[in-house]
Amino acid sequence: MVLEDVFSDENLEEAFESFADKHDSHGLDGVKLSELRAYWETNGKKIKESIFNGTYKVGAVEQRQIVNRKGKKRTISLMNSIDRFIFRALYQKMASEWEKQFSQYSYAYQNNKGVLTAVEQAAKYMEEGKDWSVELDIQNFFDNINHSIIISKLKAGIEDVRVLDLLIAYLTCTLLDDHVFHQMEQGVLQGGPLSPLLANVYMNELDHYMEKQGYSFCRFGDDINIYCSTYEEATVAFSDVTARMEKIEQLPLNHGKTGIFKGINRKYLGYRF
DNA sequence: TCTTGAATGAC
RNA sequence: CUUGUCAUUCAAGA
Repeated sequence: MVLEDVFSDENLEEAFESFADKHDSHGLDGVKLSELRAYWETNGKKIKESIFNGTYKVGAVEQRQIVNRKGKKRTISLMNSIDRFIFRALYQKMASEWEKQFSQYSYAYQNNKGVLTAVEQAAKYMEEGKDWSVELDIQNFFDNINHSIIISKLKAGIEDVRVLDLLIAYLTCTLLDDHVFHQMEQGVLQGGPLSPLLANVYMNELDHYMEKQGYSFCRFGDDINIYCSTYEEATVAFSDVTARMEKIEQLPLNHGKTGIFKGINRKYLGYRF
């Protein structure tokens, strides 16, 4: 994939259409999503030029805490509409390229996959008698993604340095935090268009490692379950994967929610077995 | 047989 | 000026 592909007419059209169903909000730049098409017609050429010659600057991002329907606190990121658009376009191209390389046992944030397919696979493992579950929970997954590690993973799969630079601009964008600007040095934006994909890219190596080891696992974002036939087998998988997670991927585990359990009657992704 | 919108669910 | 990627369900319309 090259940068030109991101800005092809077809891909930009797809990006416009993806906003059609969304809440018609103003971005931080004051541009409404419904105005984006017109905005791009007048300013797109210049913006595109600045991206291609490397002078494009991602606008500051404001993070806000919200309470969702169920009363849970969440952080969201508000950005310029034009940046949302650019990174949406980049997401589309990145996704079609990377998803081919993802493990079949990675279920989150991809077309035609989801909670149900993950739970079905988990149920299949259990029916095979693998009813010991190693449950791994990563602490603040998105926030703890290490930039130099993800950049090196991205580098391995991206030939166009201009694309890589755009991704680095996304990762290291400026946050506006209570009237103070500071640069992101760790983690991916909560609620950012590329973040779910980048999270999967980050875990891709570990997925394939687990496949190579012959583990029966399901991963949904930061939620990883490995199903084993015996407790002994589970302890081996547990120490193998936790060590790798913390040392190689530099991801802290939530030890309170991480452990080995008898699979029956456990809840996974909202379903109880 | 196709479309669109709303509500819910996971992370 | 309530974000993101998905999934499911229902309803309505032509």
